[in-house]
Amino acid sequence: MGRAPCCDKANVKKGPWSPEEDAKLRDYIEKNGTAGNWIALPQKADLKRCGKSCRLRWLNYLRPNIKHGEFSIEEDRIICTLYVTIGSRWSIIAAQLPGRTDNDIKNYWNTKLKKKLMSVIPQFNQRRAPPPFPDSYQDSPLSLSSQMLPPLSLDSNSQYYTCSLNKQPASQEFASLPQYLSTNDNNSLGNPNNCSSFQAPEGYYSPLKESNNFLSGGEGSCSCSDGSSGGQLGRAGEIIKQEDMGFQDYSTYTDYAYQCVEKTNGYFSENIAESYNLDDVKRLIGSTSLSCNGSILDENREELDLMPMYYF
DNA sequence: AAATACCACAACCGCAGTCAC
DNA sequence: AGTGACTGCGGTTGTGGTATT
Repeated sequence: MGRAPCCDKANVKKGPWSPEEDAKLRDYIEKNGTAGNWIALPQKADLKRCGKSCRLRWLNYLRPNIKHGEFSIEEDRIICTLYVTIGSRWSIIAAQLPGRTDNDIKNYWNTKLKKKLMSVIPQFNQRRAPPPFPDSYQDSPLSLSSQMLPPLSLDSNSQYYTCSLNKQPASQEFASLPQYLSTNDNNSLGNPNNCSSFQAPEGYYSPLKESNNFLSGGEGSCSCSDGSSGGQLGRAGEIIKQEDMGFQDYSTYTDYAYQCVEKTNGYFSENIAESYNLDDVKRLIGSTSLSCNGSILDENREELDLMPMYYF
């Protein structure tokens, strides 16, 4: 019954790969391919490694056209956009970034990008559930999330990421967002102190989970015990005051939207993300672009309201 | 100069879905 | 149809290099 055993775990080497092992694996695959059988490959290639380990090494490091090094601003934008929308589906995100592996992106997110975003998440202490979401969303997770989670974009002088939102609701669904998720008319691209903002009503904080759940993988709250909301963890635990950030309202919206999506479908990462297909993802990351004056254009090439978001 | 802390990246682990027997 | 290996994925841990004390 079943197949032959995977590998002799007692006789496989673990830990970092040596240059010799890399060379063996590369040579073997270049000459013979994987034949769709990673388990048998180590023996054929004279490697004392588990097939799983060989596969990982090839896919994440040895495979041709792998791109190492700094991520571009555009790559940041795509990662942020997709993460906010589909969660930690690294393989899907990697599919949109040629040359990048899911492991690469995951590491980049966990070690760098997440921290950048963490530095602008305000902490709130009063946390109540947001108003109930319209029933009409229940059946349409994709349209909901696409409408509600605006793609991130880079401002004209590349200093901060921005999040865009149509002045006029793009759809009936959007129009029925809670009223306090609205923009004002004083937004000014590139000026974090003079931006449109989303104001939560008194006593409300948008997330249902902790505010940093979105950015920290659900590791829990770090709210201030003294009831203040003035501090947040930055690099190496440094406390960054909101007033030092120059703005403070974006994440309220982001988290609200994120949580609304999550609530609407029960479990964001397990339900919504699965409803995406490749076209959805492409549409999502391609749904905004920069106009000649640096404004963000939507799919219909109409200028969108902007507000500063991530200020690095 | 040594010890410690921090960081980035590579690699491993465990799970779930798929597939071969 | 049932069993168990295989594959792919995401989360976590390990490791080596660098910075700081």
